[in-house]
Amino acid sequence: MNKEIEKEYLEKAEIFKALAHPTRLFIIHAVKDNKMSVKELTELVGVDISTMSKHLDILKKHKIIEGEKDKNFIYYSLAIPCVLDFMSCAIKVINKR
Amino acid sequence: MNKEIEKEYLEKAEIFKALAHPTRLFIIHAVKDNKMSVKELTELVGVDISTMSKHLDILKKHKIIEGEKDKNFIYYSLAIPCVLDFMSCAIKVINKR
DNA sequence: TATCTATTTGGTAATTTCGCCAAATATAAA
DNA sequence: TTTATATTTGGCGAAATTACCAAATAGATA
Repeated sequence: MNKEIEKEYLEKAEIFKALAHPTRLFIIHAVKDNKMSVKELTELVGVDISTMSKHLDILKKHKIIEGEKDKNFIYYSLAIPCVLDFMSCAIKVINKR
Repeated sequence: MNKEIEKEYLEKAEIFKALAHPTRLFIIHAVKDNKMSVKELTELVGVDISTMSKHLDILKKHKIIEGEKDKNFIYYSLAIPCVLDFMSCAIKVINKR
């Protein structure tokens, strides 16, 4: 695998890594139709707020979600809906057998 | 997040974890139209064959690829084509901006 | 049977990821 | 300005991931 190809797959893998955590997948579902703040998500998941902040940062850095500031709050929403399509497809195919 | 929901997202995250490595993404592209053996893939990637074997095992365990035995060889092929659709969609959305 | 060849398994060191705590920022409200 | 609330950052220990080497297995061929 040459450097160029290697870099291409490294970048793609970054996206999957960003998605490869239960809390982050929960976030994606939670914000798919409602915008939600860090605090709200923290309470839903039941984790330290600093932990939640870091998960959100990972998703935001990869442009999987986007945040919008309003007063003291930052409201997050889903930027890549096709993640949801893939999840339902994958689950379907994998469980069929 | 209650136990049931937690378990659901844990399982989904497992799929993304299985995909979250450049070599494993390379494998997926390599076997999408040609069946390939462990040795062939090893040479393409340039990694130790035991490393390749373990990557293939991870993908196989999650039913993302499937292996078919022929003589001494095991030929792998892609079991979930929708991974490819997701990748092109995600890249497109993420790079547009 | 003995000998290749392909693949897997076990072990280990290096690196990365994760979650909490404590402290720092940022902004709003009193 | 002081106080309160929301979010982020730094740091640390625990757990998970990864790549290689060496050895084991499995099966084909001579």
